Amino acid sequence: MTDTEENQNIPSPGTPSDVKKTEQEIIREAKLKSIAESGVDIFPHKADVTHTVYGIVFKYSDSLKEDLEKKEVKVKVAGRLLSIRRMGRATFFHISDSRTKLQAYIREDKVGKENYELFSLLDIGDILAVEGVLFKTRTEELTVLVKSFTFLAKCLHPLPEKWHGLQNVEIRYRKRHLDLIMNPEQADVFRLRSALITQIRNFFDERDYIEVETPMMQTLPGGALARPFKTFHNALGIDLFLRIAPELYLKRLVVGGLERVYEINRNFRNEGISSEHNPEFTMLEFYQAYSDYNDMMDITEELICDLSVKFLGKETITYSDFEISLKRPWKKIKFVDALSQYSGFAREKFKDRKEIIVLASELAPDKTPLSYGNALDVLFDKYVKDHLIDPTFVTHLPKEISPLAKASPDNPDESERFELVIARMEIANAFSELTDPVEQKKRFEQQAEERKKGDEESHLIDLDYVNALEYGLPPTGGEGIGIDRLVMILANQKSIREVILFPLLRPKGDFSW
RNA sequence: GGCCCGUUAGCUCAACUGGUAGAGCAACAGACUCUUAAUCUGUAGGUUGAAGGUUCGAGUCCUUCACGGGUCACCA
Repeated sequence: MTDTEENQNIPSPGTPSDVKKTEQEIIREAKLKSIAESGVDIFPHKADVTHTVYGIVFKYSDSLKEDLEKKEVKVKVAGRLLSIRRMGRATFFHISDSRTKLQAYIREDKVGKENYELFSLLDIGDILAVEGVLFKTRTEELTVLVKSFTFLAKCLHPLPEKWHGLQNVEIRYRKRHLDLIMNPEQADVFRLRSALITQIRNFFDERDYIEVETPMMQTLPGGALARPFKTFHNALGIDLFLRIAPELYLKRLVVGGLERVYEINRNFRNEGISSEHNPEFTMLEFYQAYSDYNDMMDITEELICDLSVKFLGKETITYSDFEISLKRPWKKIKFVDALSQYSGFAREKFKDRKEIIVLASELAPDKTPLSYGNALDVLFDKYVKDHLIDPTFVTHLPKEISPLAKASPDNPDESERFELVIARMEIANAFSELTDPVEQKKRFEQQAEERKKGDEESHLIDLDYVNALEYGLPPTGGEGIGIDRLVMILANQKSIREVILFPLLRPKGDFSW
């Protein structure tokens, strides 16, 4: 593909001016023009504020009315105008920082007729700074008595209605800025997400891990069983793949002597979109030399309990209709035992490869031909997953679907691997890393066989990785935790789109919605 | 991708078995100096997601399409 061809593929977006303006939008533009004509800079370069809205409310909302009057607290604070109550020559309004709102009171006799008229050109949604002193109204609401105000930005579109706000989920995702303006509780979800990620970094930093960044664009997508996105590098003339996992690079680092590494970054998988899946999602992966999958279970319990206690203040969380206890130790159950327990079939049945494949093929006819490992996976999802609400480590997954994990010493068909399930969702996946290069090569070759049979998600043979293993990977425990899903659990959000700021949606051709 | 549901004013929602598309908020004009879903009076605002079809007549019924939600399948 040439450079020109590549560029032709870039869609040209429409421009806002292509869209017919509504009456309200025309009126707002006219008001902005009037403001400009009165000599006000309509795109000022900065606002010297002394406080944030949140800061004022946090510090002064408990102050006594009399104390505030005595102290004469002067503030200059900026925010978005979210409600106005005009009463002739005086007006009450609230400004907001998407977290907190603060009332202000402007009177013609305090700011002068000219300024009061200028204020009347402001609409709900505009951004301004107010300067004045704090007081409390008759109803004890903390309020800024405005001495002067500064216009900072015009909102050229009407905001959604004040009682119900913005409900339309499609617009909420497509115009996240509007969602954040209108729904402070949604903004809180993203604040929590940020705080959780910061604490995760602290957690690993305290344990002598170092944070690293490995390639997002890989020549050979590996480290997971999934379909990749493909792209092209012009200068090198090669295909590149957006990574489906950082795993193989992180283990190369452990070979190199970085004994404890973690990475928090995006993975990309070219698969379905659902309330639990976004094509790009954030993954925490960490590797600890001289450890195994049992150590990973300990760390996982510790990490998630730490987050829950620090940010929710408890070890019991509410998710959807469930009360979920995070009290340690968490449940552990072997994959085959779980299958047997919830399906009612005897354990022995799951060793019969042919029968299992037939059974799973009936349940998932689209997927056939199934391998034995994939068939077990199908049965697990069918019979077991819906029962796992409290945190459960499902251990000893079939070796066949675990090409990067050590085999279990007491059963060569099983691996030293676990998946953590909470509220029916797979949250984490970990194993004792396979360190034997000869065995690893063999596993890759088996995966290649699966691929020949039509399993597009099989692992590709990565000889460069095998070569790295040949330099010696110490015994290592490794784990991936889906950050988006963890945030869903801790923030009690039912869709992954509620915890990803800009989830992928099919583009719409115009702005008129 | 399959199935089910949704799309009506800027927003949130109505409109019975097909019969003149409505309300609240927002907007506009006016009154109002402690309001907070401010209040009071008045005004304007619509190609009912798109295109076809059935019908004397379609927001409503049928077909196709677009976008979204739920669910199943794949996946973390």
